[in-house]
Amino acid sequence: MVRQVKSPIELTDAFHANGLKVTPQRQLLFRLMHDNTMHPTAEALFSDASTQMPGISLRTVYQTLTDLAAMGELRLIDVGAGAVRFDPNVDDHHHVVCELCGDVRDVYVADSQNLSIDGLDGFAIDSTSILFHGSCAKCA
Amino acid sequence: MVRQVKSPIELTDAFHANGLKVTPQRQLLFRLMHDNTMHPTAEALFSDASTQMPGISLRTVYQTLTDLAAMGELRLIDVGAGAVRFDPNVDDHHHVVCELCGDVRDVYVADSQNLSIDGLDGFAIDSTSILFHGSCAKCA
DNA sequence: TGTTAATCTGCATTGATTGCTAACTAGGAC
DNA sequence: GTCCTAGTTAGCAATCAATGCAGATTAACA
Repeated sequence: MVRQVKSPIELTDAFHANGLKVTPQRQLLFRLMHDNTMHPTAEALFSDASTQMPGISLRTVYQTLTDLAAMGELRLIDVGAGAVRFDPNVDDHHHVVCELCGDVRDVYVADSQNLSIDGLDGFAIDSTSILFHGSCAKCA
Repeated sequence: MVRQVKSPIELTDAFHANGLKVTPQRQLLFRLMHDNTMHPTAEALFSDASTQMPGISLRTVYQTLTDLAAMGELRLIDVGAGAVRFDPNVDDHHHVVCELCGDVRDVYVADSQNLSIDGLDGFAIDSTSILFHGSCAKCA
């Protein structure tokens, strides 16, 4: 059900197919994303990456994540709490965020494509993001 | 159906009731919010306010909007495009944002309180924000 | 009218992200 | 294997939204 980000090998192919180069920095980030079921911020990934490749630039992390998002290999989520997060799960899903600890979790919403919307006034909808705010089991 | 922010007079009472003072700066902002059916940013309101009260501080605008939001007299909405917006409509409603011009509009979603959610894992939900992305009639 | 806590302005600061550029390198061509 | 070049990287500056701070000011009430 949960579709992870593609494997490092598949991502390598995808980058090549788009005329992009695959550097050691990118390979490292491919691996980190693949292992990850969390919703890390760029800073968090940068911190992880730094332990394995000291000297890697935060700029490079942003760059690579942006490229991956543009290719649809991961999603960018903004829970309105400072930094944007990167979501390796590209399924049709939504998020709950704990107002106390900031933890973010994936949730699946039945029929989220078929909501009855009033007041659209000519707007054409491309996508829907549902964000639930609450408190997690640990913080409750 | 659409419930505007309270009148300047009611807001004045509300501020007093909370032990807050009502200054000319605040009265001006009360009026500007009351007239407003848009979703202005703090900068936009500051700009409006500046024409009527040159020298008013952006800091004061943020302060007052934050106070109003804390009292539940307006809502803070973050469409993930830079600045937070202030919404004088405190009804139970949601938003569409045009990806092209950035325009934000209120929409009403039937049964948004009764979504069927899978994967909550102990999370307790307090509130739900639904954000639709698309293109408005003008930009289509 | 006096007192005082709340507020205002203006500026410094933080935090996330992007812009810029010179040095470097992946990957195809020869 | 060597060259060449477009794409990348690192590092730092800059931007943008928002908040922190402090001294001068003022609303509100006795």
